Amino acid sequence: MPATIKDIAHQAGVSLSTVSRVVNGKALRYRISKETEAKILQVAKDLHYSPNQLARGLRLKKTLLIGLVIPDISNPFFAHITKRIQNLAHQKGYSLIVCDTDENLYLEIEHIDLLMSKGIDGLILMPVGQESQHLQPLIQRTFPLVLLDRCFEDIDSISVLVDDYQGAFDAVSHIIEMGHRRIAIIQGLPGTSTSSNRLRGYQDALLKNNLEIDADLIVGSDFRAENGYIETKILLHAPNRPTALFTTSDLITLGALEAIHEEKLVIPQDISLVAFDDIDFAPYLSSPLTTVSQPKKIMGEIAVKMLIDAIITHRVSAQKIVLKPQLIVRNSVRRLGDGH
Amino acid sequence: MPATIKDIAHQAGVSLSTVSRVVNGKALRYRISKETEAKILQVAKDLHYSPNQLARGLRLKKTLLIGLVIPDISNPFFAHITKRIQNLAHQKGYSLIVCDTDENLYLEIEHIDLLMSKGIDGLILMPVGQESQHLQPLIQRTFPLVLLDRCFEDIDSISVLVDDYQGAFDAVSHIIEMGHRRIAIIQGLPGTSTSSNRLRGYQDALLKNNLEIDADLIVGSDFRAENGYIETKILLHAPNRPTALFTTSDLITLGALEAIHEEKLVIPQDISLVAFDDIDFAPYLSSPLTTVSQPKKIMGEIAVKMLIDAIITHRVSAQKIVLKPQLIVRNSVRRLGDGH
DNA sequence: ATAGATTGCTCAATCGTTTGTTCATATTAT
DNA sequence: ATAATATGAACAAACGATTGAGCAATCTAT
Repeated sequence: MPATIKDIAHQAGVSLSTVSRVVNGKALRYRISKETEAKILQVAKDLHYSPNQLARGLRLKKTLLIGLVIPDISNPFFAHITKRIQNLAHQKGYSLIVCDTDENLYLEIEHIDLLMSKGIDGLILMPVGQESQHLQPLIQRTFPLVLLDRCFEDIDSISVLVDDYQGAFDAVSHIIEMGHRRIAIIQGLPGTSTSSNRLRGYQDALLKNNLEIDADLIVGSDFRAENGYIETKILLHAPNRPTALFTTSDLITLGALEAIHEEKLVIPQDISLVAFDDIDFAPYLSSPLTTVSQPKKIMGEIAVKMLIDAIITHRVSAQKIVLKPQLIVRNSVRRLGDGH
Repeated sequence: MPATIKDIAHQAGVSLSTVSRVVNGKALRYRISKETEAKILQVAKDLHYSPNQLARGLRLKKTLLIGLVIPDISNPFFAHITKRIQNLAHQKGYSLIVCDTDENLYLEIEHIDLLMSKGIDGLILMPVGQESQHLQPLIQRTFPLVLLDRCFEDIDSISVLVDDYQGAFDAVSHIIEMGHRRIAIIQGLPGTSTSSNRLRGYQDALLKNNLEIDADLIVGSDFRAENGYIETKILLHAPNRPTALFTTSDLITLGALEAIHEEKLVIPQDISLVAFDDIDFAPYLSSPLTTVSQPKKIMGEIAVKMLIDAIITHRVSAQKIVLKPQLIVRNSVRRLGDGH
């Protein structure tokens, strides 16, 4: 078992408080003599002393722990964000408790409660997004909270977001410019800010180009690969098959690719595809994917900075920071003749 | 601020100990009357009581926290393992502190120290792998530790591994069967168990087929994408260019793909490729990748189970659990005529 | 020489829980 | 009626660290 401050005090023949002050670098402020300080430091080193963070956290009411609640860490988009967050957090002295909700609201609530009882100093939350009731208590306590990627209308917190509307608008506009008229969108979880903004972007791009919105081409119910697979399967067998697909997450894209592959169709010859979330392998797919790329690292970085600032100042000033996505045109959209 | 046991005691008009016993479900054992119990439970609910885990951990000397130290969480292989680990850990009541070492030994050491001072109950470590000195103290204390994916000769701990030798042997044997003679391997970090076992598998497959080992075809120095890119670039420009590449991690594969793509070469016509770590997108690459697939979920699952068992029994019986990888043949290796 | 300031450190309370021990009161037995 | 037992709950120490207040001993000033 690790050495405690008591062990050091004993061995150095001083009191607990003196040891505490020395190991916390407050020797000067509390007028501890150089000799005593040196001795204590030596003993501490000999005993491999490392402060018990539980005791410290209990006393100081801060743990240098921050919670990260994330819908799916095996999703490369989230994995990259997580990496940057953990990186920067560690640099700033904080450790990360990571919780994966699997896009499940109840798990999200459970995880948040658990994190709070562990005494986290702050929370970065990428919410499932359908419900925000459970966040009210945090907001009221002005607990340091940063919402990332998805936000809520009715929650006044720090939010770091991507302009999903613009991303979708650009993507669909590009598809239209390439001559497509029947464009399907495979949505993620309806009701979440990301989904509804992407849907609005899709719709507005159609309207602006005088194309009508066909409800049959608006499908999808969640962000999982299965959703992408199922909806693509159905779309590809529809009587009036769309010529292009807009998949709104990388997992949906994965499922869509599987379905397209199974149907022995080739991108972009047989079906065009534009995806959201730029995955590392996008350039090397059988047809390099045209995608909307999100600034993952920046998102993580800003989230951590905002959070730690809120923790330190203990002022939470609600604000939405919106980052711009970027359309990366590769080769997954076929150019159709105007007559088509 | 959250309600404490004291608040409940006050409001219910009982002592702290009684509240503690009730909320811990020990009412019966300590003969607390039904009425008192009911009252306390009610007050606890009203106040949204949740035990302070710091205080609890301090007193009980356990935190229900486990550490996960991982080389690169944005690597899909590790991300999938992490997901399974966090999942199962949570099911069993443990939370995960995740630390990313970026394949850096010094960061690894730093993270482990930090985790220990946070009072984690156990540690799952996917080590950088070159050094094991820093683990000796843990082993000596019989601290619950599980080594995952990479192990050490000189460390007697619980290890959950994949038979890297067999995986590499199968992969290279397959390439040879397809008629290739000049096969390059791009290694990860030399000296790590995964790298050296994969290299041995590669060499033995060659030897068994009476092919000589060409030192020029054994390249690579770490698991990053840049390594894959650089080594592939060089190999493709070598005077006697190999006809096939064996990339030993998914990030290396990513880099190799980038280089091949840049050189405007096509897989498998111009160059053949077999990869380690089966990534989700492997089937949808311009040529579906033949890869050695590792049982990621199983690895995570076993690691957690072994760890929690060690934590609970507080017995650490060193053992190596080795899982079988599987060669998945797709279409990234060209069949060469025997004359070639 | 004595009051006052300075130096160098210790005391003791506190953070929120847990748990062995103790102590009234109520119940039963004799 | 009194001793013995059972019942229901409170007391207090402990986990390891932090920190305001306190207290000798030494030094400075008059």
